[in-house]
Amino acid sequence: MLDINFIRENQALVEKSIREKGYQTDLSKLLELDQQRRKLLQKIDKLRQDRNEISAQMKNGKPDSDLVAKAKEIKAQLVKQEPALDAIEKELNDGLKQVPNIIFDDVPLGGEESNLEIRKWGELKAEGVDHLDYATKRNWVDFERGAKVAGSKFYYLKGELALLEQALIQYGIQKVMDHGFEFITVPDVVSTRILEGCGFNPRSSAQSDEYFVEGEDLALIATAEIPLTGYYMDEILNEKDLPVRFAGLSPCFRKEAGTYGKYTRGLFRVHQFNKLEMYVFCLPEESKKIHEQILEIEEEIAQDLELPYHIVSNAAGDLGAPAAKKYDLEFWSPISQKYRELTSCSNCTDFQARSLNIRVRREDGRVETLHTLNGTAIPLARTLMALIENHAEPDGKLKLPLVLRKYFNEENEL
RNA sequence: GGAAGCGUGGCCGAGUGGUUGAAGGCGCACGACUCGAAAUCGUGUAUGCAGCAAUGUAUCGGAGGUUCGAAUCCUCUCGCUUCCGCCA
Repeated sequence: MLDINFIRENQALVEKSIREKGYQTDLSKLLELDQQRRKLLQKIDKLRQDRNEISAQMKNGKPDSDLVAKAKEIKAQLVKQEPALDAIEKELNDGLKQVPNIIFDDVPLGGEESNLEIRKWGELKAEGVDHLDYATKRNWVDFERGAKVAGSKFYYLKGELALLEQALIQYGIQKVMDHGFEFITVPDVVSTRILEGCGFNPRSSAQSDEYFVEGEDLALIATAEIPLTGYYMDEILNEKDLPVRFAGLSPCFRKEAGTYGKYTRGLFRVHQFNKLEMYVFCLPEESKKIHEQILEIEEEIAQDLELPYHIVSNAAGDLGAPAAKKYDLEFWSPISQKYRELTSCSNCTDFQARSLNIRVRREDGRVETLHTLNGTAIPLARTLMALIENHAEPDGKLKLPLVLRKYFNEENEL
């Protein structure tokens, strides 16, 4: 969430971001609540001060009936005022959750169609295979039985494709470790405070994309980003320990509600997939630089996997609430003759960190909210899809990128 | 799932209901001493909120309650530990 003081002082900027991201939050109501809150808080603090002063006069164990009466009178007022303050604070807090992060100046305005191409790499093939037909024919994937067991958009990976996923994981872990990330595993469920603190929709929301555990305050994670963010919840880190770079591997569960009309074939959009995710906690002044570094790693991986791609800077309307800026790396899909999202990386600035109360103690002793960033290292299902589309012969073998051959006894194809 | 115990500052650890935001120790920072270091000594060392500031206020897992006053008493709740049960 954003800081109410920041909103008060940068109202125009916040309003612009609300508009461009397509939100409908009413700031004037929040600012009004904030004013009420401060006014009432001052009143209550004064009452408490009076009460404390009276109590101090009685600390010798000889209660004075006059003082007790006075204190009781103050208490009666407090009992009346305090719930009012609680109510205002709750309403204010709920309202603050509806305010998306501000967007950086260089974010293109408009919707998805306004995504700005930054650069591209690789030669675009004119023809490719359909990954679902190809993988099904080779008995590498079984969506039918996945549906039988868990419903549509669940699947089994089999044979060499299942092994290829493991090879990609091994390759990916080594790659991110080479770039200074610590590999960690995460809980695959999180409490709802973490989920909402990361800017995801709560259980009550119709737009929620998460699976919730019945009878528990838990949700299945949609990405390792969520438990990785929660790792430092309510903690103050030391400046000298930043940046902290984690790479988390986890299954990702998504209901994919509201994706009607979107491209959903095969492994592109499924309810469960594995993903290796990069995550960084850093000083505010470093986040822009680190965002570019994360993007470079994503490009390095795509190049290692010999997947043609382009990079787009996402338009404001295509950003989630927490992101101030986001890049997508889209691989070239020869079969559909267009680019499709493979990975992305977002600079969430202090948005998630404020909600989850993650701060840094600077060398000079100041305490401030830090910045967080996330980026996909390898989305397994989509990467398998991209590899087949780009490296398989229609009725032949799947050619392996150089970096994966060592996992298959130096075979150059599967 | 059942039973018992425990939850205090970065850590350890005190705390008869009233100068306790909290003793003491460790750690850390700065200073003194030293050619330098160790040791020693001195000083400092939680966070939120309101306020231009002085300052005020809140916080001892969390939420309620009793009281003029709660870290201290009561209720509920969460977490951890141990034992039992179950199970990979």
